[in-house]
Formats: sequence, C-alpha cells, structure tokens
Amino acid sequence: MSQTLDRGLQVLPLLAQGPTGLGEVAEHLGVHKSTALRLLRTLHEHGLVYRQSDQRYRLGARLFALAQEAMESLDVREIAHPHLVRLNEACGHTVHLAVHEEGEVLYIDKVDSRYPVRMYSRIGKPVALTVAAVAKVLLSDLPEAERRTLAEGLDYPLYTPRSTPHAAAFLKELAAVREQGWATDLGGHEESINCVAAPIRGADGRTVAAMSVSTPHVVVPRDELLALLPLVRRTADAISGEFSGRPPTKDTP
Amino acid sequence: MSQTLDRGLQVLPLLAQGPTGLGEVAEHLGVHKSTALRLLRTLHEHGLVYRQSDQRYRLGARLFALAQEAMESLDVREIAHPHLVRLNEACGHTVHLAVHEEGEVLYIDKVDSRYPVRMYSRIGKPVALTVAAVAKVLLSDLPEAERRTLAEGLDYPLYTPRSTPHAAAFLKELAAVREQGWATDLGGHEESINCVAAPIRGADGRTVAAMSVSTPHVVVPRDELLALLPLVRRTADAISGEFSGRPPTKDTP
DNA sequence: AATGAGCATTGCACATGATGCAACGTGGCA
DNA sequence: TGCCACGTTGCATCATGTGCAATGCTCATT
Repeated sequence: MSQTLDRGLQVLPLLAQGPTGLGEVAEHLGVHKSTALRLLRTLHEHGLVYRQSDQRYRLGARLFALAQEAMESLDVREIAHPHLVRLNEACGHTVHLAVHEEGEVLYIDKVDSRYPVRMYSRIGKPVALTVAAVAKVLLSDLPEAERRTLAEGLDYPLYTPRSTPHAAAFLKELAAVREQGWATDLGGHEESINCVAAPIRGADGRTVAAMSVSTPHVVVPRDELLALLPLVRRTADAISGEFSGRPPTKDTP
Repeated sequence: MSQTLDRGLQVLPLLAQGPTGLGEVAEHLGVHKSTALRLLRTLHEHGLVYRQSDQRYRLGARLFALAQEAMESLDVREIAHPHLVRLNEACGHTVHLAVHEEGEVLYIDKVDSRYPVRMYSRIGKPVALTVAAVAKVLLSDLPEAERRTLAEGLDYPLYTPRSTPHAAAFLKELAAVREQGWATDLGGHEESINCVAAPIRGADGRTVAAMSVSTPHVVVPRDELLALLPLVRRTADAISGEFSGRPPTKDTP
C-alpha cells in the first residue's frame, strides 16, 4: 500500500540475517543506492538499525526494547506468569505459554527447569504448527472451515517418525484435542521430548492461549508426564478464571 | 529524512505502550485517519502490527521474531552466555551483560539470581547511564572528548543520595574506572542494590561489552560483593579471550 | 425496532516529498 | 601514486503519499 514504508520495512528482515552494506540493501530492494541510504538513515534515527564500524548495518537496540515492551503489554502473559512459575516449582519441568496470531503460533513466556528465564531463548520464535502440543490446542479452537483450509495449506515435515504426517491426520488429531480439551506431543518434534498442553480460555469460552509442560523422556517416562495432566489443566483453568474475571475491555454475555 | 517511513515507524513505540485505535494513531502522528490507516496496513502486511478483535492495533509477532534473530546475531552474547551461567552457578547472584550503542547502554543478557530476591531489570531496556556499573565501564572506554561531551549532555537524576550528582563527578569516576579496569554501583540506582562490573574487550583492546554481578545489600554486604571482583574480572577476561580468538570477519593487527 | 453517534473505510484530485541520475568525496589496495 | 569501490550530495522530475468528503459499518441509546 505505502511504497516507501514498505521498502523501509523490507530492510529489517534482510538485516536480521546478518550485517549488510548499503549496496546490497539497495540491490535487494531494487532501488537506487541514494534511496536505500535515505531509508536506512530514517531507520537509524529511530534506532531500529545500527551502523557498525565497518559501515555495514545491523538491526539496532530499539528493536529489542520494542519487542520487550510489546511482550509486557500482553495481558494473558502478565496474568499467567505467576501461575507458570508455581507450576514449575511444583513439577520442576519447563513450562511454556503460547498464543496464536495470524497463522503462526509463538511462545510468549517460558519458565525453564534448569536455567532462569532466558528472555529470548525461544520466546518469539514460531512454533512447529503440525506437532507442538500448544499449537494443537490453539488451532483446534478454530472453526471447522478455517481448520481445514489451514491444515491443507501446511507442510508436514517429518521431524521424527512420530511427527504428524499429513493434513488428514492433523485434522483428526485436532478434532480429538478439541473434544478432550488437551493435547500431547509425544516425541513428534524432538525424539526425546514429550509435552502436554491445555487451553486457557477467555470469558466467552474461546481459547486465547495455551500452556504446556515439556519433559525429556529419559527423565520422565510418558505415563508419568501424563500423570501431570490434571495439574496442568488445573493451572490452565486457574489462569482462565483470572483472565476472564477482569475482562480488559468488555464482557460477552 | 523520509517522511512516510518516519511516520510509519513512529507508530511502533506508540503501540508498544498498549493497544491503540486508528483515531489515536492518526492524532498522535498529526495526520489524517486515512493516512494512518494506510501506514497501519503496510505495517500489518509486514507482520509488525496485529489487529486484535476490538479493531485496535498491537505490535505483532514478526517483531518478536526479528528481535530474536537480531539478538542471535550479536556474537558477544552468544559467546558470553555460558560464562554468565557458570558465574551465576558459582556465586548465585544476578548477572548482566550490556553493550553500548549510540548513546545508550542496554542489557542484552541476564541470568537471574537464585535467591528469591530479584532485582528488576529487563533485557532491551536502556540502563541508567550515570549510575549503573556496566554503563561506567562502557563509557569509560570512550575517547576523552566524547566522554566530556556525553557527560555534559546528560541528566543526573538523584535516584538515591549516592547517585552521581553531576558531570564533573561522573567524569572523575569514569577516569578512575578507566584506570582500574572495573566499576561499582554502590546503591546509586536503588538504595539496596550493589553491583560490580568489568569490561569485555575485543582483539584490539576496545571494550565491546560489560558484565556485572548485582546483589541486594541485605543479603551480601559491600565488602563481600567486592570479594567477588576477581571472579567477575576473570570471567570477563575469559569471554574477552574467546571473543577475540575468532574474529567474525577480519583481524585487527 | 429505529435512530444516531462514532468509528473505519474508499475514491479522488492535488502537490508534496520520494526517486534516480550524475557528479563528488573518500578510503583501501596494488 | 593512481585506481577502484563504495558512500554521499544536490537537483529536476513526476510518482506517491496526502487530506478531503462521502460511504459503510457496528454498537449503544431511545
């Protein structure tokens, strides 16, 4: 829609891949160097782009700050966090919180069992849609039609022999998840990792987020992880309750 | 320089503060609503902005992903992290890693204290320049002239009675830090928090980052924190060594 | 139900501001 | 020293972004 802004924004993913010189940027955008220069300067003024000593450009500081602030303004996250910590303390395993946004599922919080929260370790990175337990929970809440369209548009990479192989299997699984109100990933993404996930729902009953507990199966066998399910679901429900308790803007009757 | 891009980018910090409607955005930019709409649409196409159900706009998923990628491309951070973790395991306190970038100092990594008392800081947030130990370390490496200019352009907020009161004191302190190769913040930012920081240097001897250990003085008295100094410096030096060992692109003779 | 207020959205004519060009400056390398 | 590659600047052109006014939409009020 807006050419200048569009071009300017194209620079960001380019720089994300690594430091880039003016010439490369111009070429990538298909514009004259002087144009690229002006765009980069503007990005620079906003702190989104940083010029390192060899005159090449990198993504800049403000970007981190923005992402961080945006993160903190997510209400679910704020409400959920103490619950996640408590769950982590109770069971000792890694706990994730994820949301669905425009065809992507991404982690917005994480409490790790061994190391304290590493802000950017995985948070913000899109999740493998076809196998992750949180993705199954979130996508299973979509209306039938959307689920089908989405499932058919996806790739089904075989991370492991247990990965969901094709759209039909995925849709079947989503239906089951929708029915039972929870999901698992038993070695579908990484051979040795199992997860259980449960939905967090808003006042209107729609799923607004999903949380999961992940364990390496060498430490915790599958049935032992499944024994945690009630605890996970109880935690998710507690968050749901608190979240719908004070709806941010309006009620749904 | 580039008006359209400039306006578009002004939207991001605005949305970072919380969900915002079209009208507000337009007003904030001082442009017509239709203009704001086109900007938001373009931002939306790039995934930087997300439209929530109540039609207000929030920062979007791609921003997290970008920040994530940018973060990973910071070599220092990658190299330093395991050292920070090890230091945290050794002493149990909060460890920070920070860099200097265009007049700002910001945390790029953090390993939380294992004690329940945690200090409030966040990755990506600019640091209080005049008092933080990491800021002193980083700024002390600037050339004399720049240091002076910078120091005189700063505000000197009195967070506590121990905060650096004015430019003269700050410059004096920076000189001392430069000389001794480490810095402290003894209750200058928050009354009850003390820090020690040390520089991480590149192959050419210039400071590329700074790391610090922070402790609440109720848990650790000052002299006990200072006793940690050798360990902190050793860690910083280890990181420096590893960092200069394999320079990413080219050597400096 | 009906009404209206508040908001987002669309099409259009105008001129502002983004663009590419060509000339200039600069630093590194042989 | 001279060359080459790259970043930088000023300027004339017109593509693009802009504000306006009119339309559509959703909700709250009567």
